[in-house]
Amino acid sequence: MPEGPSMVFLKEKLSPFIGQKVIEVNGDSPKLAIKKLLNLKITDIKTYGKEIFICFQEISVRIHLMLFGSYLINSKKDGKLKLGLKLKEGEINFYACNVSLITEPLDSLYDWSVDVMNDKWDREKAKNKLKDISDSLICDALLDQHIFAGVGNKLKDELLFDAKIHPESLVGKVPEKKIKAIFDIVVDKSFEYLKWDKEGRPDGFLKVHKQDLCPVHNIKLSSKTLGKTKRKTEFCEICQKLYK
DNA sequence: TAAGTTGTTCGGGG
DNA sequence: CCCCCGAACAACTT
Repeated sequence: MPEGPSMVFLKEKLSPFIGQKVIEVNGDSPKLAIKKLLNLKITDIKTYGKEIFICFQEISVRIHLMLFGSYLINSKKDGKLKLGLKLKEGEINFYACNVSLITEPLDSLYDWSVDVMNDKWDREKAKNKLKDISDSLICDALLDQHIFAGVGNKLKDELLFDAKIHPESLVGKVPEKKIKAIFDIVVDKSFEYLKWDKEGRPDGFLKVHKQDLCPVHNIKLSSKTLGKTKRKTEFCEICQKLYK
């Protein structure tokens, strides 16, 4: 579930609960005092990259699904329930994820313009941050949540393939024109991912990630663990140009 | 079956 | 104080 588009999808699914009051709280997060959510009314649902927030008047619940987290709406399953909210009309259950409570205003903690799926996504800001890490590999840069909040390993592979950039390219050596192309593709890919997710085939948009053959050349794709992030990366040696 | 994975946080060492 | 690294955690698939 965990890349940004999946969280935007979840936000859409949770939006009908806005305005409803919590009538029961469950979950294995005693230290978090989640019980204090009882009787509070959901005021908003927000996302920031791979994080989702269920907002109340003076408190927000931050949920990050990490690698293995999951959720069920209006149903439940066996497993580590971290947070379960029963509302007037339905219930929301989160499993195996990070749950925390935030009492500060979210606007003071989060810069929404870093989220690639947010209307306020700021390319200039991203461009300047890339200048600070010109020695990094582009595959690492794309996974940097302080620059491209929401991009995960699947999007990373797909973005680089579409942009025709080799994952081991150095940020500072990638032509500015190509960087601009990445910015367009980041947004397009994210929303394409969202579209496929809504159709029930979240992996439908994948061309190279976890694939065998290059869709253009029909040759074997390369698969390497790269960069300081040490994430598996699939790419085509022919399609994707190395800038270094 | 054991290995791999859509991700992040923590502590220690340099 | 920063960066880097490895460990830890989690649930499901192949």
